[in-house]
Amino acid sequence: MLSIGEISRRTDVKVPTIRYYEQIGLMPDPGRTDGNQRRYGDDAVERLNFIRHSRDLGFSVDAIRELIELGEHPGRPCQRADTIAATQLRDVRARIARLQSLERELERMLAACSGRHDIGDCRVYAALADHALCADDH
Amino acid sequence: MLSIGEISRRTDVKVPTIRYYEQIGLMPDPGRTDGNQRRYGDDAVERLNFIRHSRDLGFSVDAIRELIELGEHPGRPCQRADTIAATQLRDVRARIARLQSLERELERMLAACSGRHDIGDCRVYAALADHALCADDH
DNA sequence: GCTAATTCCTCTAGTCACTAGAGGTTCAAG
DNA sequence: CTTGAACCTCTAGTGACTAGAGGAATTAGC
Repeated sequence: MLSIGEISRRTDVKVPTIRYYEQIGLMPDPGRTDGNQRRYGDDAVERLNFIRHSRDLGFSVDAIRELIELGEHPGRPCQRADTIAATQLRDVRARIARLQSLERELERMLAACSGRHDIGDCRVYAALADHALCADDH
Repeated sequence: MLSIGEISRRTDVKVPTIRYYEQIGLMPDPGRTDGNQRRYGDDAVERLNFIRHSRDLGFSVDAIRELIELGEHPGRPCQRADTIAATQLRDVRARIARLQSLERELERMLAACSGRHDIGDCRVYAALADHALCADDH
């Protein structure tokens, strides 16, 4: 059985975060010692790895909760899991598109400014003050 | 002079958000009517537009605070404004790179799963459970 | 001038996913 | 048996808002 510090090291999830996951019901109540300290088994390590990896891929806690719930019924079809992942992919792509539009705008702003004149004449500043100067419709 | 609702409509910043900006010192205290309602002038419209556009481009409130401060001294060199924008651009690019790595991983997961089998055999599920199955080092 | 509808006011609390810190207890090594 | 690290709970803070309660001011129409 592992202490919370031990499982933290093995899964690379910080101790307060593990307690937080327990509090919001993402991790089950582990057993405790007589002195009230948490003790984890191998299933907890597995589950925490699943959570961490899903979070790394940007899934929300709610999505992860649903995925775990699905995983607890191995006979069911996996279409819902598929849908959740596909939604996540769409979301990631949308965020990329938006950020690329910002990237272009910032590049344009910076290209127009040498950094060597006064704020009063600064292209960066002017571009921020007036959306009409923008190329993209971000 | 504009009411808060009026300036909200003109700048596309929601009423509670304007009050919030005032509270954190991003917008100055506007004048009030005898009945204690806020009244804004044209300079407030300009400033709010500046804030909104900067936020749209992903600048933090702290960065915007600094940009406004700079803008209040038109004779000063604009190098700092340049640096803030450049930092923002670097940050945007880093986020794009990270999201693209997630995009590839999600694509891989989904390509391996038809959505027509059981959770027990689901590639999406297996990929989430085991980071070792990942191509990218996200 | 009166009424009704709309807009405004302040204040508190909630969002998401943690993170930090205080103040106290338990564990493991020597 | 002592020491020091790791553990416990609880509260509050982060960023940038958003929602809602309960009440006051303004505006339009008559």
